[in-house]
Amino acid sequence: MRPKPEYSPDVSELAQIAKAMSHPVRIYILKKLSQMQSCCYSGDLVLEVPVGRSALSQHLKELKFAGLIQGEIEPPYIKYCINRDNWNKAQKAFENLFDAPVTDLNAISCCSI
Amino acid sequence: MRPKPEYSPDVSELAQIAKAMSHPVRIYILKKLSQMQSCCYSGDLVLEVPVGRSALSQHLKELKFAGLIQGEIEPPYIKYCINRDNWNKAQKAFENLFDAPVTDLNAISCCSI
DNA sequence: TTTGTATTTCGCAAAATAACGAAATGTTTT
DNA sequence: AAAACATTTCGTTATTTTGCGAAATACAAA
Repeated sequence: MRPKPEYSPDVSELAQIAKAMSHPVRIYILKKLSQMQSCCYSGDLVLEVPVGRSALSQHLKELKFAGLIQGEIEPPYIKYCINRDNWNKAQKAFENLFDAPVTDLNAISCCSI
Repeated sequence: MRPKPEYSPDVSELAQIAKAMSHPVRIYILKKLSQMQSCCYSGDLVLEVPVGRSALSQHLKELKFAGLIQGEIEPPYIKYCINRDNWNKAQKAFENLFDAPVTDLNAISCCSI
């Protein structure tokens, strides 16, 4: 049996966020919502995106599940907004990946050159 | 037939990058490689990750296809490194999403409150 | 040339994702 | 209460993803 290392929490978390962002419809939604002070209705979104209402609903559900957006009932509509707290956390998670300081310490044990 | 809007290139691009990053093994690899000046062997990586060699190879292939890493033959090994050019582009793409200025212009036509 | 080492590709099975239309839910208006 | 509207859930189908072990490939050493 292979050792089976586990993923560290930050690795899993970032992968999960990336997964939520891994579809053009969902990126479109995030882009749109993040650029607006206020929020957006599913019925408006469906006109701008090449999927039907039920598929759009699924995408919204996924984004909600990932914590990146939140929906509030505003009869007779449902209003979707960026979840700013988690949005900022997601931003930091990516920054942490991309801005990580380059260290050569591990290179000794694992790398060539 | 519904109008079928297309995705703008930047939306598709970002979704594709996110997709390449949507698995913990691939995040692990990117994290590791990005923190090292030099590179890493598949054979070293396989010890740190809970998948077999063939699955790891697939993940590396996906990251390579997405342009985030590159492999160079260094007999008898293959050495993987971050593709710094595309890595920086990916970083900018995320920054562009997360740092987008909030504008209320569209809000008038699409939003409540 | 044969053997050994490192890695990838192939063939397959299981699971997850994506999309659709129909039906269901919940709310408001008539 | 019934009709209308916005949205979600359900049931289904097609496609993609993930992972494995076995086989193939590529190269170096013996």
